[in-house]
Amino acid sequence: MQVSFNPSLEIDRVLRETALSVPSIGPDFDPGVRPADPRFGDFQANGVLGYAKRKGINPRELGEALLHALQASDKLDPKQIEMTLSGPGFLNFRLSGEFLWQWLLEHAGKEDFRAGATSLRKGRTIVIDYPSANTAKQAHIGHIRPMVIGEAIARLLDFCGAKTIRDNHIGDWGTNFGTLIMKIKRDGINLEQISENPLAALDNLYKAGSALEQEQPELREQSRSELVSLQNGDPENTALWEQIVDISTRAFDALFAQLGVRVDHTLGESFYRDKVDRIYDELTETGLAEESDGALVVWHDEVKKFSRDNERPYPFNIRKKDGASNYATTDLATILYRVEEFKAEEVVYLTDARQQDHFEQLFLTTKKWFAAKNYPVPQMNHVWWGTILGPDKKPFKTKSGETIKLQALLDEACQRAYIVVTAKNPELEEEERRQIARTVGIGALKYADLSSNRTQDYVFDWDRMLSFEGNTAPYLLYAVARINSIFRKTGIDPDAAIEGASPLETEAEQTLARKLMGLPNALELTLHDLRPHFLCTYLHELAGAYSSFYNADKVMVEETDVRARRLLLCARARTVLITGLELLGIDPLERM
RNA sequence: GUGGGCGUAGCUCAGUUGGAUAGAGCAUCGGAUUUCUAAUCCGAGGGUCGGGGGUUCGAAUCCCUCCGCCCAUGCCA
Repeated sequence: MQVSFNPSLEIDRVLRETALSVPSIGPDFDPGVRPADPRFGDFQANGVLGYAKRKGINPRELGEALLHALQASDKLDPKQIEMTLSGPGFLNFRLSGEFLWQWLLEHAGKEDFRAGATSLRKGRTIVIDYPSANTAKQAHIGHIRPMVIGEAIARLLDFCGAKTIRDNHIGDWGTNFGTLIMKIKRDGINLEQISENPLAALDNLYKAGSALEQEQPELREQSRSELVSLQNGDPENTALWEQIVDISTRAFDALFAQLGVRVDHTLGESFYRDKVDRIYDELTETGLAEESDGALVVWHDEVKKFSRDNERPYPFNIRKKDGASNYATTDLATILYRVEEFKAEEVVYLTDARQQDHFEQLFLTTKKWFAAKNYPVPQMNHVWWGTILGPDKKPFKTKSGETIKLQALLDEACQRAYIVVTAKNPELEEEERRQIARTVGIGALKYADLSSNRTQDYVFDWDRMLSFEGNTAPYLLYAVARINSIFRKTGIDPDAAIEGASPLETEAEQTLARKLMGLPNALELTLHDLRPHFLCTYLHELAGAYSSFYNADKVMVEETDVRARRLLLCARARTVLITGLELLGIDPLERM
């Protein structure tokens, strides 16, 4: 018997083929195969109902015709896949225990899952635009989302066969440098002598500089001229700028290391400063851009909001009236670079919800521009998310109303986790407890960010995310640790082949086995919308199925065949949980 | 005003082209532990899916309308 990584695709394919032989069904038939409620089977095909409705035929009769054709075709072995028609026209498919078992045998290790998933995005070159931090400012709680969601999505795309390029598009050429340089020069500060937290010092200098500009507006002119001379290549200002960027880079690298974020390229706005003239030229030459109020803008008349006769004009402004570029300009230059240099077939942007209009305009403009110039148009995708809220349902702040620094957040997560770990497992060495606490704390923080639908705001709650109950990282990590414990005690390598197992028997075994086979669907859902919470939900259900199994059926029993079978289930659960956690950017633990 | 998101159990959230009796976790209540990590498991109660109307075999999901919350609304990113 042959089983595929995702049996529902196989069923879908067979249904489409078979449908061609049914007179009342045309080639536009979509079987609509999906996982079913366990009461009805493993998979169900709902497409018959919708199709019958559109064609004005009786759905039950259509279902019967399709089912008969299916049974006659011999394409699905009825001993392995039981097919039934029920209700108004649902087609239900239940896999045999033998089929399930075969699936478990053929999908043993992480590489088998990867091999199954790799067809989903095989060889596709995808640039991921993240985490796109700003220079000269300390990271705060808001920056955790691009790092965590971006990393998870990048790992998922990697796993599914894409050739990913993680491009950190930093804001290192903005107007804030004028103010910062003005303030640094005014105070005669030597950046090399700033000690402990240089980025915090820069942050404060900028704030002080801005405040000063408020008091003495004439200083704004000075800041502007510092910026102009920086942009004209003045050696002194360039040296200062390099120091500032360097300080920022170091600070962010430290955060990336703690959060497991990997960056392939850091090509910020400064990198594109000599590439913007081409943007102005090409967009003007193709007739897309025109002057408006002294600025160079692109209108999109087919979209009401961006059309020139909208009651509130909202064009895509690509050059300010003072002649300077802005983020629209650099984003256009950037996408061109990614297509020309990286051969990007797809670009995924990760930002918060507030930038939706910008990306809609960017995508519209890029499509028209590339079409006019005959450049390959990449698929463009804006992955956006909501706000992290505090208990008061307002953006999460400290008690005194200040923005929470990202480093402080990470430290608190580890501290809180350490207290919990120490309470639960005091006999471990302190160093190991510290290490476990780091994994649990950071993992809990990440999981909280990933487990709810990203397009919604979510309420931040320390106690909930660090709880060992519910849909949390500790619950998943604990499930893995318990499995590890079994293998440690028996001295068996969880990755080694397990021989002599007898087929599945108990209800808990079968439920767990079915849940294990749900991985392909979870991956596809996650990939389709680039929403990691689908994977989280699946992993939580899997860990739950494992825990139920663990409580119901003892693994280390005398009968060697039963023991082997249950060990195999443990090994598979472990592999899937570990694989899933790693895709989310969470490090599994040997014990906790 | 326009556009986007949202409103589902006391709380936090799921809910895959419209599908079968709307789910989970927490909290509450009742059980299970000479245990392979009980940091767990099993069970119970809890809902006019914001209100109203419509489309149809079928609506949390689609359409209309109203109410409420968050966000965006040309030269910051």
